[in-house]
Amino acid sequence: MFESLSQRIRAAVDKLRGRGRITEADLKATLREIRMSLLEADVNFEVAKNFVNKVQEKTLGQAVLESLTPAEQILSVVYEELVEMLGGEARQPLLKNEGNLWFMVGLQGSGKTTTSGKLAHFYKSKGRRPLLVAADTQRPAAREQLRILGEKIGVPVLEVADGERPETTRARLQQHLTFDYRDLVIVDTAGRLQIDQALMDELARLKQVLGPSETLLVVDSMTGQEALNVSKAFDERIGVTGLILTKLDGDARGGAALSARYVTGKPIYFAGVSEKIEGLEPFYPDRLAQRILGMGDLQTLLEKARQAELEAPQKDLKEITLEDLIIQMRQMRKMGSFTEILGMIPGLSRMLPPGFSVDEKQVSRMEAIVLSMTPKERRDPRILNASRRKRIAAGSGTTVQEVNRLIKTFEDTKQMLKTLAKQQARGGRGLFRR
RNA sequence: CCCUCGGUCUGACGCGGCGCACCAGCGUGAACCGGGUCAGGGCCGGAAGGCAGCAGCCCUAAGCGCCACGGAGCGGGUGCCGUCAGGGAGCCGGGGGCGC
Repeated sequence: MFESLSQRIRAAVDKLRGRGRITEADLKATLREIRMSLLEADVNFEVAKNFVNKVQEKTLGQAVLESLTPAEQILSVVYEELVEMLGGEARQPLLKNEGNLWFMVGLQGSGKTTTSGKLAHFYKSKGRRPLLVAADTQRPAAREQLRILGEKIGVPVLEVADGERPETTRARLQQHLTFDYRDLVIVDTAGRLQIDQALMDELARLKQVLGPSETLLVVDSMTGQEALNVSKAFDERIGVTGLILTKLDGDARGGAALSARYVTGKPIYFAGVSEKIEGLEPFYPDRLAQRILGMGDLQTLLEKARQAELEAPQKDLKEITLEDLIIQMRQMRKMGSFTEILGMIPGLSRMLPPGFSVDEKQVSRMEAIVLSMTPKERRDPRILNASRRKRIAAGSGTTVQEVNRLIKTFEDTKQMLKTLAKQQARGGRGLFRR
């Protein structure tokens, strides 16, 4: 998800790279590109327009910083706005010490039931005592699904009966809680393929009777603009306090996911990323933004660079070696960007589209290349002549071309770090503020 | 003045000292074109399994360095060292003879 959007935005900004000054016309052209790519990714028209306007406003109003190239400056604004669009700070649902009652609402097929299970599992692993309530009064199959899920994760499930009245449900819930104490009740409500009045009425009534502390709307990232209308409808009719995006690991363009927060004005709490029960993560706007802009890896690198500077101030940034690069890659693979998080979930790698696993493999191969070098070569890649490269390629099971590419990457990264460090040193408005 | 012995002098050898550094000793020492083990990565295979192999580590070669106790050897403006040999003149010392 987000690959093509990511590529297009970067391409647009890259065009400005290397220019000392840019005119307002240049800026507008770039912004148009960005807007196009947003729209193409199925981002809501209004959201895209607004986004671009804000970027333009901010960029024009900004003093020209001599330490930043125009491209960098724009990228930095785009990043900030992107984070903003996704909700700014990461948010979590309100969780009291006891008596939490959460509503899960959404269309059928959005992954509502699965997500309810994931949530229960997530909080159970954090020491909570969740209870699942299968509240679909019309479809026994839906209740069945939740019950199986609950068994799997060891969380009790309270099932409503067909056509049960909300008042009855409330009574049964209270009864259950008296002999089995639970501090978090997750109510998996009924879903329909389309929004209909009857469904809404039923939900509203249930809500009124149970009085949930949070109402979480489950949104399928794969559905397009339609998802937004649904969101709005739900919010208007029954009131929503937060969003959960599901199927973020899917292959869709992701525009709806990006727009959801803005259109509904509700925070995104979680993101679901696999069919596995563990596949639920708190949602971090900044991380996703970084990933979209393809700079998730730079942050850790920069931190490392800064740290190295503190430890040995006289040591130049040039001293960063290939070994550091590999360490970074390993960390990246472990925890850095979204891709890696997905990769960590057992069994998930098989389900990922090929693009993901190639990345993974690529890193191992690059690592193998560096591992085939002598310590001297790692310290100073400049000594790598043709015969050495040939040896390394043969020894690591790669090709000379790959070795060359790695060296190039390394040089580029080194260069980039120097630039970034310079910005930081001057207190300029950096890309990374955390 | 004569005779004589020895030293000074020369040579060889021995011993010692100093220097050199051959062996030994120690250290270092091969990107690949040495050996072992071969992480990672690769190759063959449907699989079971194989295979090649870089880095590292271990070992080793030439090379480089240290050392000068040990073994072998070479060198000298080397020693109030030893033995043998040579020794014309001079010089120094001892003994004997003759003359005044």
